[in-house]
Amino acid sequence: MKIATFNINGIKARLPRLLEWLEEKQPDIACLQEIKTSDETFPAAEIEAAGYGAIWHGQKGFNGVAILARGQQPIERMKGLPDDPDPTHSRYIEADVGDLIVGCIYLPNGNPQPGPKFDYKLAWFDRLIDHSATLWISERPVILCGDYNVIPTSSTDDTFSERAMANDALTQPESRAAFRRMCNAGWTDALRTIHPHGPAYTFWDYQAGAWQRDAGFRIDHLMLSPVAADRLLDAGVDKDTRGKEKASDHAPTWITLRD
DNA sequence: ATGCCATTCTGGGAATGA
Repeated sequence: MKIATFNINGIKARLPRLLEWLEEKQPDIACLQEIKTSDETFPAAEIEAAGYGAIWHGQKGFNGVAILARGQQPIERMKGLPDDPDPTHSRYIEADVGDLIVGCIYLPNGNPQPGPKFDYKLAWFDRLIDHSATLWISERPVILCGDYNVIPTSSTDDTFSERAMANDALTQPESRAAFRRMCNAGWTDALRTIHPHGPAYTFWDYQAGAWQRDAGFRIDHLMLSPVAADRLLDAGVDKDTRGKEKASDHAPTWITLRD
């Protein structure tokens, strides 16, 4: 089965692109971030017509996350993280889908840094790691995927230019340390496990011809618990989706798991 | 240091993003 994460950057502006992508790639589960719409205006009917059950945690104008499942209804486990430092942000939703636990993450960007937004990012990541530990002990297959807003390493495999990103919240030592804490706790970075070497970008800015120059970086991650990692078959990035008209600035990133 | 480009809500331009 195929599980994808896709920062859609506005589900209303991007709905035709989303429906095309679902039809073309047929993910069994799709985690969406930055839907940028309220609960009331989520396009549930169109998504249902495409053959997907859905749950969502919306917010007017900003943020917002959703979990879609082909031919079935995700069973909501929670919206928001426990003890979220600012519960007004809709950045986390978690569901049971079949035997899987799926957490859909939109981690705060954190710019500018230093400052309160960066502090909020780090606090949010700490909360996520705390929560991930409670999922870990379930010994179930868990996928914590989404836009982590962290470029894990300084390698050109993860960013086109460490220098250009040097002052960005995405590359700060504290951001990377939090990501490493998650890895060191035993969570598997699926894309890098399948593709240990070479660029694996998932985001290209709209500005300054970043897409045309392949000036991207890797910030969308699928982190797997041991039982899920044991079933990992493949992973990749739907780069072609980023190249379409009216594309999101992120590309869908996916894994396949043995059933 | 800022704009670059884009989305949202709104009906001009701010807020946000990464």
